[in-house]
Amino acid sequence: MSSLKNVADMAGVSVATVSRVLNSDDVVKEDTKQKVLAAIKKLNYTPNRVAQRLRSTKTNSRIIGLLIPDIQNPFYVDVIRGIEDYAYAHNSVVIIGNFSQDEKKEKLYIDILKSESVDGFIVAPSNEKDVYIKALIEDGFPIVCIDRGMKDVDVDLVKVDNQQGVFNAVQHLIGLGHTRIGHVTGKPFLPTTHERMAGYEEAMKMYDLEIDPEIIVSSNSDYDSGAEKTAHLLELENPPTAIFTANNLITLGALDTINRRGLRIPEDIAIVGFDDVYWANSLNPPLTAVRQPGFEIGRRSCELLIQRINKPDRSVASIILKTELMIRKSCGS
Amino acid sequence: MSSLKNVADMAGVSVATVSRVLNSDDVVKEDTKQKVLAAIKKLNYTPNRVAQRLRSTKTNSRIIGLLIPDIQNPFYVDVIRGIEDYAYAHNSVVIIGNFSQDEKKEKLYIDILKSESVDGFIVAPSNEKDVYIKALIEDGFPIVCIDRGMKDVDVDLVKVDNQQGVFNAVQHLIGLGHTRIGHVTGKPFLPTTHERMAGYEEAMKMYDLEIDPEIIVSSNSDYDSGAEKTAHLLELENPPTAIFTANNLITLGALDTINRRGLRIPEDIAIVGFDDVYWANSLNPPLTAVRQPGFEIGRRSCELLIQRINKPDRSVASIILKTELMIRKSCGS
DNA sequence: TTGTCAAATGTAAACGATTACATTGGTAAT
DNA sequence: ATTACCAATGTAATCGTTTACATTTGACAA
Repeated sequence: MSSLKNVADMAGVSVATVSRVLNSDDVVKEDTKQKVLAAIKKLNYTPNRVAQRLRSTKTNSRIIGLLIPDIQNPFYVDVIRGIEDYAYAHNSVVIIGNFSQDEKKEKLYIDILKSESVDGFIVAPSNEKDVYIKALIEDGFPIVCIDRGMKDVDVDLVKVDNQQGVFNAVQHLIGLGHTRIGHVTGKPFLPTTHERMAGYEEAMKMYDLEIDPEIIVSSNSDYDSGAEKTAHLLELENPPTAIFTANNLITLGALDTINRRGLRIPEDIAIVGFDDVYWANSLNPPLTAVRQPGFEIGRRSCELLIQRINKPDRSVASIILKTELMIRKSCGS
Repeated sequence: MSSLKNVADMAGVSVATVSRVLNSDDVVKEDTKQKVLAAIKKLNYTPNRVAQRLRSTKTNSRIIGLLIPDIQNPFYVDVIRGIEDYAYAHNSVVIIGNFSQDEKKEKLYIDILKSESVDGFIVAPSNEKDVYIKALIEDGFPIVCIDRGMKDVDVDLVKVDNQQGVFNAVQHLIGLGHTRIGHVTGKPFLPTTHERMAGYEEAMKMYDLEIDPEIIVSSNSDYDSGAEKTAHLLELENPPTAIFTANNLITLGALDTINRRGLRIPEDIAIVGFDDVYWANSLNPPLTAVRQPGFEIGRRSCELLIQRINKPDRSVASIILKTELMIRKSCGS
């Protein structure tokens, strides 16, 4: 790989001049500029980003660190695509650290990304007082949180109106005549879990329906526990006629359980899930779900981050996006 | 962030000594070593990876470049997880370039990753004579291909026995009494498409069944074209009684079409797909599918790559993993 | 005492870029 | 002719490491 020096030698100028041409510093005379450009082309030169980064903290590294709790979750895949799309359009690269809900791994990735001099981080904190993220913020790194915010810390945030989304879903169920509606919640300590719970309660209260703790079960936010908790609901003496599942993995687990038992959807049991997936139409029956605009969340968070990188002291922003209830067939019609 | 110099000053030694302690060069006297370690701890020092990388091409950067055609495809998500898992266990980080089948984007990512001095690449080439990848190989970069190999170039490869996998699936269908079996293939120029086609033909021939070109339709390997081509098959005068779909996106599209038309699976139409997905059990009926061990493919490819990085001239290896037919309910029983 | 050797540590160049500052050469004003 | 100034380019320090080579120190033998 050729270096600045090689180009400079070939063009018969100094490295400074070559650098100036590259950074389109217009003090360079037109014909030297042409000589340099010719040399660059001939040598097939591309700047070494590692050296660029080492040189100055003033110049951006054009690298964005991304900390994702679970890359297997299709919601995050959408988010990643959105981030990557925006980053690509702004000449930046994304390094993904998938920490699989593992705090040790999260910490390691933070350290690595820091020492790679990333310009900033996009993070879905593993809980609202995540100490590592907090430290990062206090150290002054540009940070944008997605999906969930942080307690006691001001930080840019892009998320969805969870409460409203769940409210709509439960209201839809109620409109279809359901009165006994189960809820498989996510992990207890996640802010999203509380917000979604609030949406559920809001809808139930508004229509004067009983909120029966027996049919509100808390899961571990994953497939297996979604399957298990749904089984629990179905085995109750007085089971719900409809279930709201608080994320896509839980929903999938629930569907597995329902199918295994040969129950018909929606006749025997209706279901609405949080998180839409692009293959919701391929399910039988097609799944009614609360759509989070994952791609959009990704794009906006990346936009926010790049803004902050360029202007570290702009005031903190929160972007709350709307969900959309995708009505298909799993609740009846 | 503190630097080597800071540590050296605090410990009252030179930077070289600190560096030696860090790289566990055992010439350092025990008590100076302790002093240095204490200073490192006190300053919360971590080495700057950018500087480390710049310094020497001899030392590894511990960064692996990953070029993925489509991060939305769950198969690749599994592969990524496998790669990341192995890399993490070997102190390496993965930079993912998701080029979305876009050659321009692919090229850009290659350039960026090169200039980030990655140690090597794991790639699913966009076609078997992908010129950029070829150039990379000829430049002597450590490279491992996944899913598909390269024409006329020797390169490490981890893939699956596609022909065998499809053979098993089609044989299964035949065993269930199907004789008119449709095939929605992937993109024409992909090696996997040809291998899967060969498996189909092998099975049909072995059981003396007619290979009717009318029911072999070639898709664009994605959801929409899977849906569309399946519709085409179903509308034929003499439609197939079973369909083999050549990857998970095609399968999903096919299911969408089938459900939309109110056809029952497997009574009206049977289906087996290539690529299993973790939620195949949540489908109704649960999907029979050819399982590729994506995670394993990821792990093995990363292993191969790290081997090659450490020993650039070891001979070229091909790892062909077995598929597994996951028999569920979508073909009848 | 002096010389030799090995162990421990230090010095400084290098990696490839950016950039403040210095230098050069030319033009125009006095 | 001298001065001043500007435009164009060059020089060299710098970022944080690694590492070849140099230096220091102390022990031991002659």
